[in-house]
Amino acid sequence: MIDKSTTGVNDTEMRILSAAEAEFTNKGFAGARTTTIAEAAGVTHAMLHYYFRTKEKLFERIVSEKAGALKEIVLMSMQDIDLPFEDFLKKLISSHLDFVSSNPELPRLLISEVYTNSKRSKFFIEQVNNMAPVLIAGLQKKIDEAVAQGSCRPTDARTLMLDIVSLNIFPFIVTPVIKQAFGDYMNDSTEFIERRKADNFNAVMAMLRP
Amino acid sequence: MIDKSTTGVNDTEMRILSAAEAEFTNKGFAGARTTTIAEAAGVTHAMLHYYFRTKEKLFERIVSEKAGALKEIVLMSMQDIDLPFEDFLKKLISSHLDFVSSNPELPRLLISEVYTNSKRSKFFIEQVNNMAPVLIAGLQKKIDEAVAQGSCRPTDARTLMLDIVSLNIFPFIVTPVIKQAFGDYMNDSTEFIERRKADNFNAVMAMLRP
DNA sequence: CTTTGCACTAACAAAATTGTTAGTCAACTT
DNA sequence: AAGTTGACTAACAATTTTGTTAGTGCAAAG
Repeated sequence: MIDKSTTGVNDTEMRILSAAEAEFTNKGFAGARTTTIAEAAGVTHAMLHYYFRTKEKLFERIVSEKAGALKEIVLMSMQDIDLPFEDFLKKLISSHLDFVSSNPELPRLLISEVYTNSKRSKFFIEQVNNMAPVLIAGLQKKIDEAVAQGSCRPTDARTLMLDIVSLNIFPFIVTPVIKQAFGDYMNDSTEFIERRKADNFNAVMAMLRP
Repeated sequence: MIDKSTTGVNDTEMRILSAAEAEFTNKGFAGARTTTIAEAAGVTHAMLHYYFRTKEKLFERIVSEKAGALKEIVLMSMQDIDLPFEDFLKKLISSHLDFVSSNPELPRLLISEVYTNSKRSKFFIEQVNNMAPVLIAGLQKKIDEAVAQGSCRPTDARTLMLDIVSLNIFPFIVTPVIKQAFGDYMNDSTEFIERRKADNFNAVMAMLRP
């Protein structure tokens, strides 16, 4: 995510950033403590302010980095837009689920923060607002083509997108609840992710069947 | 939710409770301020401590009330267990979605708090742990019967439940994002809820089709 | 009429938390 | 060698926030 060699970010700054990411994702903005972040990073509390001025700026920095990563994977997906509809959907679901599973706490963090103070998450919101129309337009075009061929039931692309995102993200949001309530259902996480990819793809295809 | 006439809770206590519910759901436990709650309730800050001792106890009180409400609707649903599978699912999805839509901020609150400090949400976790096995066992039995009749594809009840809950809850978790990114998709909220009920039921039936 | 108990207030105490500042130290420049 | 710069520290200041406490007023009980 953060790469020293290319960004000129030094070691101290790096360590603060990763400690901050962990602290913010674990406790949210309000619950996070700058002193705890500094401790975890193994630097003085003053260093955090020296590099990032305020807690808020530090938070924004992390949100903006994550937003960039999300944008990247969505743009990548759009490159496959000319594949057959099924293949496109399969890739879309799979790469989105990969992103979510490698940032499993990110949705939870953003969900909390977007509600309590959307200014703090503005970089993420901007990113979503930029991408959503493009994605939806592309998706709707593919759907309409498939409908014309009689291979798909008429569907609002926004509903399809909401369904995909719901099925992909929600399990990671409630992982601890699942682990407690569902026994061994999520024990092997890589196996769970692959199973979920297949399940969600099949689910989506079933929904779209005419 | 909180009923003065039956619980013996007086007016001041009531007002603190509803102000607290709003404050906690808006800002989370860490972000909520007892002074703000007291102000919103129109009582002195000391009254809050007089009635609830600590911020934590006040929070637990609210979580426990919500957990009770959830338990109630799940138990209600289990009364329909002997209906035909399709009808049972339709009722289950519909009543769960009704509960979620009338407590739209609850999932977000619990999601944040269960992660940051599960002790604080213990009443809710207990409730889920009590209900889940019963619900899953009942659901699995219905599925297996339908499979035996050839009217359903073999399915893990936990997956079905996760799918239903994902499709029902997620849109409420990300409502502000949808409103921004999806234009008028959620403008009329009662219409959205009914549409979503039908969509999710159809989606689930499509997934289960052999 | 006095006492007891309850809801309540104002003021305060204690702790936590963010942010600042003056100054140190080492490396590099001129 | 002197000066400059940037990373860094220790101490502190300011504010916020939770929680306590001593005491007031009122209503019902004895």
